[in-house]
Amino acid sequence: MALGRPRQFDQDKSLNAAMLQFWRHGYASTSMQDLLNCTGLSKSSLYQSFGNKSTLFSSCLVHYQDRLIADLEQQLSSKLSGLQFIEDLLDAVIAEAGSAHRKGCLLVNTANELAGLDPHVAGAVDLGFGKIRKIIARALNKAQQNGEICCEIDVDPMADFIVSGISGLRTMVKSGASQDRLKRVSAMLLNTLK
Amino acid sequence: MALGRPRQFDQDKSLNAAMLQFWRHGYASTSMQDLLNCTGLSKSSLYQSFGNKSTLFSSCLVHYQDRLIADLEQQLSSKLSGLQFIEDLLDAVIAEAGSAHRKGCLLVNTANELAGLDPHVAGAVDLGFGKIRKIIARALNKAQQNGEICCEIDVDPMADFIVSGISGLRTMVKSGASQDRLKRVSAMLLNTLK
DNA sequence: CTCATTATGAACCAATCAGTCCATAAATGT
DNA sequence: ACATTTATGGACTGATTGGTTCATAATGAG
Repeated sequence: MALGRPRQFDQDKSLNAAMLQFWRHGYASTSMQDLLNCTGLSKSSLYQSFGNKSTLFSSCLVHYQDRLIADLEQQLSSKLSGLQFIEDLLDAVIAEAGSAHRKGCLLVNTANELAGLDPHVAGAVDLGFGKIRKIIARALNKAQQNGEICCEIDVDPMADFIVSGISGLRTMVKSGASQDRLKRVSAMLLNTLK
Repeated sequence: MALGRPRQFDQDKSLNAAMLQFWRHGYASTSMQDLLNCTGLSKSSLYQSFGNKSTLFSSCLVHYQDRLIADLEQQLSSKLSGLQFIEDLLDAVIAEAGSAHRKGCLLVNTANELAGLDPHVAGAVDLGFGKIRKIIARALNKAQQNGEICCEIDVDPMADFIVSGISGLRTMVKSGASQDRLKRVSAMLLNTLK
């Protein structure tokens, strides 16, 4: 097989670059020209490989999810403490505060920008959130087994609560909240686990 | 004074219409044409009365805040129970789930779409959130005086926590979460007040 | 070598973008 | 009635929008 001239660019790198652009600027305010610039591709190569703007965006969203989930799973399995995993998650969100370009989380950004209007996007976002919830539920289970958190907590609803809490923290970060305020809220979030 | 031809449209109604448009579709994906259509104004009238797109958006953001704050203050003062005020707040967020066009909250939307990139917008959003926090703090105080919630709660951080929690709920709503899940998260949020 | 297939770049498209300008209409204070 | 001031609609701008088309280049299979 493998007929014809082979692709002269790294498809994965291009997807990464496009993802980063959408991540920073959102869907509506990144133009195709922006995507051409950041990927370095020519117009026809981009359209041929990734389809139109909205198709490319969907691919980026999936790509983002896959990377994120893989990273979270690796982190969770590398840590003995389920509670520590969650604490680190919150700390990572807070660490972004103060930086000039706070890009946040592509899933949260997309939920707020597009999911209210486009059911297809809403579905993709909800799928991603669902996977994250599952991982957090696993972390909560681990924490319960270790006796790090209250054993009476209902894990699945609590995972939902944590994801929602992180989303809230993220919009605080975007609006420029100080690290002190973020830490206080984060601590209160963790306190519900005791 | 009052020279020249008087304005032939209700400036407040136009601002309201523009605000609604930004509220529904965000900043980047509403065009000047959209704003002309929804206000019914001519181009020159719109530019003369409200300046350019970003100026108009800022005005809409302030207008939104003013309306929201006024409404919240009226609600708070009309209710005997501070806890009930907060419960109603959460219920109102949940009530939007399931509707086709979930426009959410303009402040939360703007925080996520623009505040990470534009410091001026971030400031305006943070100002709005600050006012909301103050009102919620007042509600918490009232609830403490009534013995409705734990008297040992530190009010200001808790107000921050509630606002953050509402933002989290809002992105859940946008991503299409079911009312059941939302109610569970809301209940857990309220449970931190006990 | 040749043919089939794919990648690529450049030209091109109509539509829309935000924004300006100006001639005209309308109202008020004098 | 008149002059001044403002409101308004429409024409117009150059730039950018997302997207297509096509001729050409490059490659692997036979």
